[in-house]
Amino acid sequence: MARRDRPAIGPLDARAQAILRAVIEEYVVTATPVGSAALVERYHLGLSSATVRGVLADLEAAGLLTHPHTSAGRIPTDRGYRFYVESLADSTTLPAVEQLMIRHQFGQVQFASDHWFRLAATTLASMTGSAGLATAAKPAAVRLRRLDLVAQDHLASFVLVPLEGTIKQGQLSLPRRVDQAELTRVANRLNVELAGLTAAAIEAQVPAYYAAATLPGIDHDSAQAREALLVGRVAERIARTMRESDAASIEEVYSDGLLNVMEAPEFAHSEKLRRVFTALENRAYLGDLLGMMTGSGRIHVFIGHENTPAEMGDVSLVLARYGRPGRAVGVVGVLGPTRMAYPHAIGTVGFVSGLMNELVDHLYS
Amino acid sequence: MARRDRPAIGPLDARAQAILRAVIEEYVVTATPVGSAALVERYHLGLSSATVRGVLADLEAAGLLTHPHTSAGRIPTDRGYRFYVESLADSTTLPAVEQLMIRHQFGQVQFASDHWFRLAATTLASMTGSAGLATAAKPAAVRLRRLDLVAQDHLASFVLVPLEGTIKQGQLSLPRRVDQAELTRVANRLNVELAGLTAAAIEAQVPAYYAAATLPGIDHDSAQAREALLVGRVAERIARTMRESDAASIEEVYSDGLLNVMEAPEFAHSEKLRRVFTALENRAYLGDLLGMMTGSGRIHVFIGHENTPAEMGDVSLVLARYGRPGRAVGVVGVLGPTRMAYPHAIGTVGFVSGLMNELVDHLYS
DNA sequence: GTTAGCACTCTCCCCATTAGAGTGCTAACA
DNA sequence: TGTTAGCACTCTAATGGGGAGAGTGCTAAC
Repeated sequence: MARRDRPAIGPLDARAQAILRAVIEEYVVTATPVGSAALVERYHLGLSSATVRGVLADLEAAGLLTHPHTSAGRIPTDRGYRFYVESLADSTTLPAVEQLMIRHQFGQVQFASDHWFRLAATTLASMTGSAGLATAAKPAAVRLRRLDLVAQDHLASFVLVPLEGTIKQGQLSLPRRVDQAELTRVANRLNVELAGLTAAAIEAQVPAYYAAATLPGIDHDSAQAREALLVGRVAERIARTMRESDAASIEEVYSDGLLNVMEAPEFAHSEKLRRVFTALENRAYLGDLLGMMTGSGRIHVFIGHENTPAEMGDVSLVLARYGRPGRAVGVVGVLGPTRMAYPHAIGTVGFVSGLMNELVDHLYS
Repeated sequence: MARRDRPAIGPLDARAQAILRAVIEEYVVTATPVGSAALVERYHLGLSSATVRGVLADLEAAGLLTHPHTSAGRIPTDRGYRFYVESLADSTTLPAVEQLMIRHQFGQVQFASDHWFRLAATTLASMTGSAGLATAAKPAAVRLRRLDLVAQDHLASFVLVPLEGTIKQGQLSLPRRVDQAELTRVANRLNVELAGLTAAAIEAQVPAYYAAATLPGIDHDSAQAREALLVGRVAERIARTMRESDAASIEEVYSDGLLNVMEAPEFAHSEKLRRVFTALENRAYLGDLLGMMTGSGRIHVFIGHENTPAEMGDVSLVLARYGRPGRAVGVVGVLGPTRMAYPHAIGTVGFVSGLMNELVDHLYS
């Protein structure tokens, strides 16, 4: 019974670690509970199955493995995977061949378009066989590059091209019917006066525009006053749009390869997975995670029930932040069953996030 | 045996039609083969099950129903659904309540953004319980509204805002390193000279720009000549981008509610569905269908194996074109199992496509 | 500390049986 | 002549009872 006296959590001896690693790596491949016989057969442990059984019992007592039922082999617990990821996983640098493949794929697409983010999701999906996730790099504070206005009766639709990040479109209601010529004048003026400014800086300008429309010495019905009012209204509206964009931590989540995950045997009769998908559509969740993630290089692994929403209890996330804090950040990563090839996923995510860093540096330099 | 002598295809008497309709509507709800007893019980046919059995045998001989096996009830064939859709289906105008719900949803979102198309897909999905599909309205010939250029060494990234349709971004390589001030000059000039023009019209201008750079009397190294060359290069590139956009029949397919379809019992153990999804990602397919569809008001129904790709043999599409031919057209519709509530799907697609027509009229007026 | 041996437990698969659903046919009926 | 009741027949789906097999935990010997 000496074995059972070992502390539930604590330093595992090298042999136990080797066996834990073997169980996990076997289970990741076969998706069926791993027995002692299979281990001695496929991994040259230099031990008999009886000895291995003893160690397996220890690992189970330590909470790193479980038993679906008495006469089945062991499967890793979330804690088992956690231990594996933190201290047992092999080198997580991606083989050169795969690096090349990814670089090649990225080379095919043009810079400076949101295709990058879709491509990142697609690449991650195809390389890992799990679902790939990516968000666009969202700038910390949007700066205006150009504004374009089109008249529509007493409405105007606007296109707002920021210096970085994604284009915004919208509408604003005008205080009166305005023709295109006047709107173009307004847009030109604002393009000159507000270029490169952030939401806050534009907001600071707004009172001045309104003041110009209501100066004591000015006829409020004059064309000049009316146009000043219009300028103020437009400036206010685009500042609001930019402010809203700044407030959101994530603009859009691209995903690809959800079907890969669907195919995994543990989700064959998938009730659970549906809820995972809907949880994923909630951008707030990834946004929260983004807040928790530190360091551009670090890979964050969230295993099974470590994910706070219960729906995510059967899947793991391997995520990395990319970009420059304070400038623009986004998330890339993969989602898969907890039974996931973590080292490879970590390597792939790390490499792709590195590429995304390069991209951001390039675009925001 | 008199019954068997009836022509395989031909005018069905009213009773046979009523029974066919009953079988289909029952099967759509229950998803299990329909027997004669169930029919006399739930539909007041004023007949005995034995008589109904006779009629069912006729309908099967006519190819409108099948038999999974001897002792099971009947299920409709693709031809049965086709007959139903064409001559038996109840009124396909959407109930006022549902019309209101849809209008309400559409009222929530801003005009003039691509949210409309996503919204159409989402609405169709939620209203029909199938998957919703929508493509953006693609203009027949893009016209330039505004061009924006940003320098990046010897590259420039451009944003091309068309008068209608979706914004395009891209990059072009420059013949030399160009600073932002010069690029802005170029953009301003092109914005003045090319505003409102189509790809063809812009292409027509390009030779003139190049000619200006190589006029006999001009110093080829002069700033003026070099800038004219640049103008030509940029004009050429944006014309190409617009031309490519014109050539594509569909720019992007939004879909929503694919999970709805996944949940249908016929796809519980879904090998097939995966292939459907991948087939759907191929935009060319919807593009081909778009070409086949005529008339803005008409709803097109493609049932099971009527779809040319074999993968689509187990699903049906209910699609409508919307927009103005020659100006801008797109597709909306739903995808679901062949066992689909066709009248309701047709009504919903019809109503939504009507709304999309209004939208296009509004935007392109 | 390790190993061989062994009893034990549990799942999974196969098989036979059965209940039930639904048909097709026939003979009687209106 | 069309309709109906009755009935034999067929096939599926569900049920339950064995093995067979996998894998464990324990013990005694090395």
